[in-house]
Amino acid sequence: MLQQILEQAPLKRVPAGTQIFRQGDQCAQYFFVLEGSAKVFARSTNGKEVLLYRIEPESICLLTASCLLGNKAFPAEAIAETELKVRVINKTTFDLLMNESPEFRDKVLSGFGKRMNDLIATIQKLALESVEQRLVKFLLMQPLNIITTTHQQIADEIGSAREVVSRHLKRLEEQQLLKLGRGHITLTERAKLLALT
Amino acid sequence: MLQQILEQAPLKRVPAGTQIFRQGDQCAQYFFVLEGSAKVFARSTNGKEVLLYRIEPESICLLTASCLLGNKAFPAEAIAETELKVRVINKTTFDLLMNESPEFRDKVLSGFGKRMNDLIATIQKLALESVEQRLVKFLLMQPLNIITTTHQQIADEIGSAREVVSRHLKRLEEQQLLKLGRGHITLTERAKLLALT
DNA sequence: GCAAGTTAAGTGACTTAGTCACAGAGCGCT
DNA sequence: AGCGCTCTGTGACTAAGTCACTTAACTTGC
Repeated sequence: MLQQILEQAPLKRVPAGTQIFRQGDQCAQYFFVLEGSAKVFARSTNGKEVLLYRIEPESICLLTASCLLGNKAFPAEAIAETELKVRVINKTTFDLLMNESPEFRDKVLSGFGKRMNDLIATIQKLALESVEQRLVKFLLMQPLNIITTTHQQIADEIGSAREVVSRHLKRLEEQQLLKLGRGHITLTERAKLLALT
Repeated sequence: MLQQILEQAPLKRVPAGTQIFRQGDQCAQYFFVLEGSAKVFARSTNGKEVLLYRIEPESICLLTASCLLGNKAFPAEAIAETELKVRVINKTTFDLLMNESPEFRDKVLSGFGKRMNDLIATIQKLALESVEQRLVKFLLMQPLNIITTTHQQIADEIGSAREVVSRHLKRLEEQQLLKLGRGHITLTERAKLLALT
């Protein structure tokens, strides 16, 4: 049944870069992400932003769910990072599914659990780890040794500032742990980097 | 039905100061808090801790729920701040309630929503607000103008260090916005403090 | 093919926060 | 009064973030 209803729900494509939610928005529908990824972040009054978590495929947007359930405004912003394929589910259908499908219920609840863990992990990283540790972990998370990204993107990702990331990277380069280039970083000594975390 | 089952669940008293969960614990039951409050926090390897949120009465411990649902280890620590009165609910009962009681389901889901909002608020505070702002907000949140607390307690609460709090407080005292004493702070100019946030 | 514009990265000077190691101060107790 | 405990103050240092600006590297548009 879950499958059937989901397949009937309207399919929508969202182009990359679309702002899906703004702080304070009221949510009208639930989204079930089939493909693509979106990032959810908070922004301060002076424009600084902090990444809260990502929405990955096969997960319903829980923040939407929570804000609809509690009739609260969306407490953050969301932007599509790649093109998204989503099923749009209205409140009636959502309530129906919650009441009738234990499978859907499990999905929603485990999704909530995952989000909570993500958020807690984010807090732990921000509050308890040094920038260098976060930076090195980010680098080691990348599958390839040649990483195509800018310092600004890394800074956004790990919750720091571009200049700070640049300086740390330069220090790592001086220690011969990696090589820097415009728009890319080459890891040469993953093992030694790992020792820094 | 919700009411009846809850009333049948064993009642347990937990003395103040009890460590309810340790990082990595497996949870075996759900707790429904009737009275008291507990704080949930994360701890780094070097002992530094950061407050995630509080569990208040009438809310089920969602982190317990999420870790049981996903069969994951508890990602943080929890300590009873005051004596707690809790109903202990085992997994079978929890599943039954989730399946049969829309009321219970709503409670759990809105609880999840609230927690998510708490966590997001925590992240925003940590990442986007200065210590002074957090400190002043904390002071203004207190109902009485004479606040009985130590600098260490404030630091723990707002996620900073004792010395930093002491220095900020001294500066505020120099600006005649409050008076300091051993173990207590007297607010004399709430309006002016408000202007600093 | 090269000059102009754009984006990425580097840098110095400064502020804010956090850490460490103590030195005092206030208070309760005998 | 003297002792010991906890709370607070302080200087010196390091880490991180901010600001303003420079330099370097790609891009594109004749």
